Amino acid sequence: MLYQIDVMSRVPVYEQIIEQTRRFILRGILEPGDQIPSVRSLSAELSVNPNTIQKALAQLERQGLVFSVPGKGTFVAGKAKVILAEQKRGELEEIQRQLRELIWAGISREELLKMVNELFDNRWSETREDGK
Amino acid sequence: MLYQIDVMSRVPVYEQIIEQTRRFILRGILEPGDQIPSVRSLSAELSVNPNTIQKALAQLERQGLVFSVPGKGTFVAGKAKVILAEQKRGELEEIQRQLRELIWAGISREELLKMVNELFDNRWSETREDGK
DNA sequence: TAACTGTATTATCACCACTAGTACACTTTT
DNA sequence: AAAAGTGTACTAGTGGTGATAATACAGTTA
Repeated sequence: MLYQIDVMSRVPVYEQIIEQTRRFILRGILEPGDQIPSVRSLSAELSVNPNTIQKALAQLERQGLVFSVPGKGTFVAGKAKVILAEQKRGELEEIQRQLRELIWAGISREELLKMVNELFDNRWSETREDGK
Repeated sequence: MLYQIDVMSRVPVYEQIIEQTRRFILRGILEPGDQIPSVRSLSAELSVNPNTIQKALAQLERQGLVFSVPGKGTFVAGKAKVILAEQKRGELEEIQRQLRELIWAGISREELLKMVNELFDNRWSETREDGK
């Protein structure tokens, strides 16, 4: 199963769906034109109410990341990747804010630069969420 | 007034108080031993219910950042800065996650490294929240 | 026709941030 | 001693919202 939600999380289920979909598109796991799992199938496999799924998809459509065709399904939009890249750029300020805090907390310039470089070098290795 | 809250924000008022207090301590605006504005004064100046203020201070005390003396007031703990630095280190993974997303969005290694260096160089210039 | 798709509606529940009001005990100031 | 300020505790109520439940309608596909 592609999607995975954590019911214990404080972040709303519908936001988790949005977040994961965005990540799938950004990483090319979901390509433009690809069909997103249907409302009912997602609802069943995630044990989540259909309304919750629909809420997430509706929001994704408002952002232009997907488009829905009644009777057919919901698909990844062609400009999805571009839109996502732009949005990430918009989050730059927030990331800078966090890095500033980290600097105030005493991290060294060398350590931070090294971290960034390593992130680039390991760009293609998948992120593992487990602890093993 | 030191503190400032945004009632329109989606982030809870008591979390804003916590967040700002942490920032004040981290940046040395509030030093160990300094007294934090009283529950009632904060309540009055921020137009916020005393319970909301107390909720924030109680949580800060649980984290060991402040300590309260009934009848006297609430003060910044001696080890506050150390605790804060440790906590910030703990947030490293989250920051890395965001930087990874940024890389996936197409930011170049040079641009990111340049940004980090500039953050260090401008470390002492105050952050302005206004748009002027 | 049957089984799938998205979409819409209404009602209900639960949690939580927040407010309101009151009260108690302690410390400092006058 | 009195007053004013401090932290702390308790109960009650309100509003927003995330989530569920149960239907229903319309379009598409096998």
